[in-house]
Amino acid sequence: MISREGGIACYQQLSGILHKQIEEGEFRPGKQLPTETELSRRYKLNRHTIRQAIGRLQSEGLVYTIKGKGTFVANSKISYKVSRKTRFTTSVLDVGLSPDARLLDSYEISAGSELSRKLNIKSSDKVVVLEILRFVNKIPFCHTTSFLSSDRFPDIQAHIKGSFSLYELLKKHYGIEAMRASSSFEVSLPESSDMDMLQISSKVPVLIVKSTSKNSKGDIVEYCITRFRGDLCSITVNFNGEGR
Amino acid sequence: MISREGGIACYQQLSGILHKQIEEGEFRPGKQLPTETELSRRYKLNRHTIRQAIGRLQSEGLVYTIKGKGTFVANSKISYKVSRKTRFTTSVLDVGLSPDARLLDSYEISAGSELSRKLNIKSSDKVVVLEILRFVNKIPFCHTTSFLSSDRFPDIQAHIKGSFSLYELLKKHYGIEAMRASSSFEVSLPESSDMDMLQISSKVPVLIVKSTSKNSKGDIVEYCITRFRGDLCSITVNFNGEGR
DNA sequence: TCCCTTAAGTTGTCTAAACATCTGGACATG
DNA sequence: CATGTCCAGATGTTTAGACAACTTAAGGGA
Repeated sequence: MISREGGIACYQQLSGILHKQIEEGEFRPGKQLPTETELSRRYKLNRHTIRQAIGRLQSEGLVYTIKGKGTFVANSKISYKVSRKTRFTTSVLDVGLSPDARLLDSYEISAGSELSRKLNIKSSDKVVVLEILRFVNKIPFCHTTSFLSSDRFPDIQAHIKGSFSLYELLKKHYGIEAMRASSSFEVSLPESSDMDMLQISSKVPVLIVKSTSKNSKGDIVEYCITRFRGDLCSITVNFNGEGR
Repeated sequence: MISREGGIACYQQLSGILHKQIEEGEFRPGKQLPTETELSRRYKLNRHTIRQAIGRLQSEGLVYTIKGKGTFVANSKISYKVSRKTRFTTSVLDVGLSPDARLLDSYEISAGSELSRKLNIKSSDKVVVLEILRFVNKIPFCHTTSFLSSDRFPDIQAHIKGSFSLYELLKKHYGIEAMRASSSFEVSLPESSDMDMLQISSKVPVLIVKSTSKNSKGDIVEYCITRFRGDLCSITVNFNGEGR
């Protein structure tokens, strides 16, 4: 089964084999893979080598492991849509899943050079920071850090408590309809805070989306950084203005 | 330096330390990190543990390693822009870098169920597949697989040879102006073909963008899958129709 | 001078072994 | 019946050592 001559590393061969078996439905979503010791026996490889192979499958989002229990086949990715107008709550409801959110923290800081550029304000101006953890079907899905000018949104910290959606809040209390102006996409491995909040291992990449929103006149309303679980989502962007 | 009691794994502590040192400019881009054996001595950790820490930095795109030479600090990410109208060549020129492309392969297949849905054609229809490798400053940057209906673009395989940009070709030969309609973003670890073509190790994630382009009447022109080096790029999407 | 060999240094892969930490069930105790 | 304890089995981390593959530079022979 595993060739030692081909010049291809054993762990790469094994992860390829398991990848194929999962793809072909040999192991169904939710089902447990053979244990590391079992795979070690079956393929005549050291457990350490087995772990390298499984580590790759984890990073690909194909499987997840629970310490003390085992390794399981993951479900397929959630297709998450973004456009100028769509937001988290509507996007998740659209695909028939149940969204939820929790405000982790809110505080005020001085803008500094980078944020002042992003928000187009003075670097001495105050900025409200909102940290929100969002769930899909009770599973942590993404973590958003929002930055808004304190001057333009006075008392927003008081209003946000108990509110579901930040965008509804902006609309109702301040009469502003925020629309996504640009988003940048990056990839990284999780920092330890990501691992805690999103409940993932160090091998699952995170998709980092940095977005700027503007109001109808073109003024910058919000800058936010969202970190998605890479194993759970595929993000779709629609380029036709109205979006869906 | 490294605590054995805190409950935080040594390799995580070390990757945190190195991450900070790089961020603070202790190691400049392009400069070599201490060798694994040197770090092993310095932090009193096994070389295997050192490698786990460096593996994380690789996945974060902070460093890259060359077998037999060493580990080096990576340059900052290229900001790659996409919108309805921007394309690879213009986007790279915009940031002052030099783009290049090479046609790896072109062939014809039957659409099948998935492609027929993506291109809105019959599943028995023929589809032209173009595989293109793109470079920035001579460095492999992304790999694109394009699918186009053979019926709508006869002889495209003959025309593509020697042509720089697929989109100019569509415009000149077929009078069609292709515009990006939607793109989806996913994360994964590289397959072995990615590792070969993009010249990356197994620890560097790839950013997978699947795009559909339409003509001015709204007919689907092209479906393509592009796999970017996650350590090299951040992709920015502009939601205002005209884009830049 | 030019080319080849050699050796040292570096990263890549694999094995072996030990201990830590977590899960789940069996079992004893109240 | 409820609870706590213990143990087997699973994954997580770390160490030690070996060899392979690659890079670079030094040295030797034509």
